[in-house]
Formats: sequence, structure tokens, C-alpha cells
Amino acid sequence: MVNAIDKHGIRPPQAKRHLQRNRQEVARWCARFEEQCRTRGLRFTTQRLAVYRALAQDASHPTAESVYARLKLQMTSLSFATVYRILERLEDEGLIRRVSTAKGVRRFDANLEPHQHFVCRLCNGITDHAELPHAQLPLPWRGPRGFTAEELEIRIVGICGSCRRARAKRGLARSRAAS
Amino acid sequence: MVNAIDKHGIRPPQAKRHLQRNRQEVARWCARFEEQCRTRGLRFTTQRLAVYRALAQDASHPTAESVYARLKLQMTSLSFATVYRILERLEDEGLIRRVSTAKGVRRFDANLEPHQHFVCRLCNGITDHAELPHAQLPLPWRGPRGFTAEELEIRIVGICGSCRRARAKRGLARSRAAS
DNA sequence: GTCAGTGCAAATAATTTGCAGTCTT
DNA sequence: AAGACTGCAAATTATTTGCACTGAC
Repeated sequence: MVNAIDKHGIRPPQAKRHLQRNRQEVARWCARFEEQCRTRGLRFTTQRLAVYRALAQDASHPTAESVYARLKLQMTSLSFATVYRILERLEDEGLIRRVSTAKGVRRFDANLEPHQHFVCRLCNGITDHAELPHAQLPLPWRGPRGFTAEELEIRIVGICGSCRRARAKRGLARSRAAS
Repeated sequence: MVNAIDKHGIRPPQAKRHLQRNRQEVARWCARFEEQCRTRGLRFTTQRLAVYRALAQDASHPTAESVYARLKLQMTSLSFATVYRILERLEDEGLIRRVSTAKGVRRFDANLEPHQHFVCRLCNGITDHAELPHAQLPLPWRGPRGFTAEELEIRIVGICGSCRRARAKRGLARSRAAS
């Protein structure tokens, strides 16, 4: 893929403040990550730590591309394929989680605590929400036709604050134009 | 895309019996679909009805490609792009719904009743489950940062019966080989 | 008759893979 | 030293688009 960065130059990594995770928590997660790599016999490479840390720092549930965009600034030799491979591997290992948006793009989350996602159906933005009381289903649980439920994934789909405001403004503009 | 059908010849549409919706229900849905098209000023074309009906008949939450595969047998002139366009349009109109799997592939559902999905993380299969008591959140609901929740989407992720059985068999084979 | 909808082919987007090196263990 | 991992480029897979034509209204 010819990606946005190579095409248009480096895009500044512009995480909003409230979407950056706190330093100490990130440090704790990274330490646990190293430990987990060693335990499982995964090699603890510079790239793996970098990808994991970028994900841990960013609570906006970034795509592979935006993880790459952030890291490429520092690690100029980093390859897109490596980021994909690392994300896939870490997901297989259960060290990170994949979150699906309305569109088909894959996004990732380093937060393994049980929690829910608000998904904006306009901008595809994802934000976390602490455990809802809804999520109480004793797991693992046996469903119909031999289905073994391991996880209850709750997504709250709607429209985020900024899209709602933007739409209100547009609506206003349109009604002005009509009059 | 050079798709499976063009590459390997026609794949038989092999919906399992329990994944086919009952005739009368399908007929009712199609009738309502026609009515909805007319109400909204969407042209009621052969292709649209065919795509909608194929989706209504098939409770396996097919991808665009498998809808195309089924229809291509009868409508030899049908184009892949048309199927994509129709599915997208119907989703925009809220006449069908999009379901996301663990992988990024889009799948669709003609069932608009509130219900949950069991998603198999091994084969990506999706099956319906009638409304869980969990889904009781009064909507629309105002969340944090101005988020307006419109829908609560609950996916029960786990392993389906046939994958579990297949895995058990493999496990058995492996332990035999080891001994 | 009009124009939304379709078919075809080509373009774009997203992800994966083959292979030749490189770096962790 | 062994082989898991990376970088690069090319391949694959999934989806979208441009344009000329056709059929629903």
C-alpha cells in the first residue's frame, strides 16, 4: 500500500490530551509486556517494545497505520509490514486486543481490562468507558449449538460530541442557505 | 478484485438448513422492503430485490462476496460492484445492518430486530441469539463528552460448536502422535 | 424522457507474504 | 551459532470509482 505518510509527508501525531494514557500506567504496562514476552519466549525487540508502547500511550484505539505514523518519526527504518506483523502477533498472544469499527479498518487497544467502547458512527472514533453493569455474564458460558462464550463485547454505537456539534453547525448553515 | 468465483468456477451456495430463514418470513420482509423502497423514492430494481432477498434468506450473515456468489448463478450479468453498492445503500437507509467480525471483512444482516450475535473467533462464523436481558439501556442515551448512544451492540465472542469439536479432534490426534 | 441505477474495468485501500539480511537469546 | 524477527518490495484481498449504457418511474 502506498500510505498517507509516504504520499503526503509526515503527518504530525496529534493525540488529544485526554486520549493519552498516564505515564506511570504506560510504564507499568510496558514492564509487564517485557515480562510477558520473556515468559512466552517472544523476542523482546526494539520494534516490539516501540509498537507496544505507542499503543499503550494512545487511548484512541489507533490503526496500524497511525501507530506506524507515530513511530516512523523516531525510527526512520521502521517498516509498515513490521507494524502489521507485530500487532497481529501480540493480538494472537492476547497481549493487546483488536477493536472493530463500523468500517472494516482494524484498530487496536492495549487496555486489557474489561471495558466498553463508544463508537461514533460518523467519524469512527472510539473511546473507552469503564465496565457497564450490563457485562455480567458468567464466562465461560455454554450457548446454543455448543457455542462456548468467552467474552462479551459491548459496543455503544452513536454519535460523538464533536460530530454532533459539527452536524448541528452544518444543519444551521443549510437552513440559512435555504432561507 | 479477482474473486473466488471467477478464479475457481462457481462455488455452490451451501447454506446450512438452520441458517436459512423461513419462506414466509422472507416473503414478508421482501414485501416490506419493496414498500420501504417506494416510500423513500429508491428505485425498486431487480438487482436490489435480489440482493435483499438473498440476504433475507441467509441467516449466516454473508459477506458481499457470498451474496454475489449465490446470485451470480441465476443473474449471470450481475456485477460485483453492484452488490457492494446495493449493500452500502441499504445500510445507509437502515434497511439492513452491517456486522463486523474479528477479521476486517464486512458482513451483513437483514434482521433488524434487536438481537445479539455469537461470533466464533476461529471460523468467524456469526449466529443470531434472541435479545439478551443485558441489552436494557434506555436509548437514545447521553454518554460522556457529549456522546449520544443510539444502539447497544452486544457480541458474544467465543468458539462455535463445530470449531470446538474440530479442535478437540486435532488435540486428540496430536496427543496420539506424541505418545 | 429523465436520471438513478447498473455493468465493466480500472483504481484505490488495507493487509499479507517472500526473501535476504540482522539482532536477540 | 541458531533462528526469530525485520525491512523492503511485490502480491493479495477487499472495496470503491469513472464512465457509458439501460431500465424504473
